[in-house]
Amino acid sequence: MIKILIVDDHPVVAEGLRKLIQDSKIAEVIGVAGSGKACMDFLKWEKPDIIFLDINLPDASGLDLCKTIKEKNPAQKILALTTFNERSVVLKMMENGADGYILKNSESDEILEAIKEINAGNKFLAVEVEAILKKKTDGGMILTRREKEVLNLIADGLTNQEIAEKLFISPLTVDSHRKNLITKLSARNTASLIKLAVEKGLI
Amino acid sequence: MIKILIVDDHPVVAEGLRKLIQDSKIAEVIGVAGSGKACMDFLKWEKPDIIFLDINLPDASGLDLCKTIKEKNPAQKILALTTFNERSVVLKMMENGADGYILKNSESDEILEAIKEINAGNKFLAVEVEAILKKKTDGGMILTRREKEVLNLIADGLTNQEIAEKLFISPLTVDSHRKNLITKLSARNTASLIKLAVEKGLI
DNA sequence: TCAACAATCCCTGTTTTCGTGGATTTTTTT
DNA sequence: AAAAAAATCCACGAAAACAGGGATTGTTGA
Repeated sequence: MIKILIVDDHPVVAEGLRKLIQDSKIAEVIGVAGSGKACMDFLKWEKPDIIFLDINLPDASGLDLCKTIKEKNPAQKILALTTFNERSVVLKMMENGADGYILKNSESDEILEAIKEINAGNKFLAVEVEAILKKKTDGGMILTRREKEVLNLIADGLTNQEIAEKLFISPLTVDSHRKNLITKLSARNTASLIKLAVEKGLI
Repeated sequence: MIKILIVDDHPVVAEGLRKLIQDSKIAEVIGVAGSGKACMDFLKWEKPDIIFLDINLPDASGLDLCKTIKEKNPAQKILALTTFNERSVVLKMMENGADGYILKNSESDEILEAIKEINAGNKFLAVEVEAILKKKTDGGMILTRREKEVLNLIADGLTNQEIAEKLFISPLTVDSHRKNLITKLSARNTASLIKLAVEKGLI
């Protein structure tokens, strides 16, 4: 029997997972933790084969938790399970050593398959997640590192001058970035730039 | 027995809910729909007492779905169940006629209590949701009709001049409204005004 | 290696917004 | 009917953003 620890602060989700796993007969749930701390406490005494890890936890980011766990015990298998399928999040999670990534709207079969694959030492990505990773577009909008930085400062109400001081660059450069942002998002001016950026989840 | 329909595209969540409800003995799940369409189809033939409605559905927004269902049958009880606890979303959901709003990280007890209350004809809000609603009502930062109008046009990238033409008023008046908006929302300038407005659900 | 891109900086002039003051007339609310 | 709030309008100067160019470094990917 594959031993599983569920780390999720949503009782409903945890319960659903437990039932799904229990019914499958291929694995058993040996514990449920509702926070990062509870998870770490649990790991002091028990050794699950696979950890189902949610990314949105009340006290810690699943991203960091994953890294921490893997540093202490690189052999520990971790399966990320979230509602988000944003490219950046998935990438970071895999960078931090996760063995698999599935979504909460994955079918039961897919979740069970993930358990088997990961237990066998393989990596597993939900089909949807793979699709997201393949298309580079990142939601259609590709802003550079600097542009995102400037965009957020603009949204906070800083002027070109203030942003320049903060980033140790010329106000003229900041202005260039602003213009490029407006062009890239097809905005009419800064006001609509911010609205569009929020709509596209860039802020 | 209270008859319940679950509308959620996450099999895990739906399964968890079903188990929770089934175990409680106070209600029974008579169906699960994974999309807005499936939900509407189901309602043609069956009549649940309460609908558990997720907001993020693959084919439709739970917000719109809620409105549609209520229009066809105002007596239908609807309980919104999501991960989001953003003020604007909650408000809009309640405006659209939802009878309750709970979060996926609500405890089992709270969910069962919601079922009982709603079945008795009352409204029910999860404690967390109530807290969110109360916190931001205090500001008294209610915008006037005209201010909202101007705010939206600013967000669309129109200048004072353009807005003035559209509303048949003087650009100076528009400017006054803009200044008042900036003051009311404690923004530093138009850019941050838009960000704050979106955050507070005013746009 | 070499083209594409990112990041940087600059110019000139125009338009728009911001700050700080007002004031008057309609609507609502009490 | 009186008080409060909303909507309208204005002036003036300073600050900031916008438009539409151009140019130079690095970095990076095919």
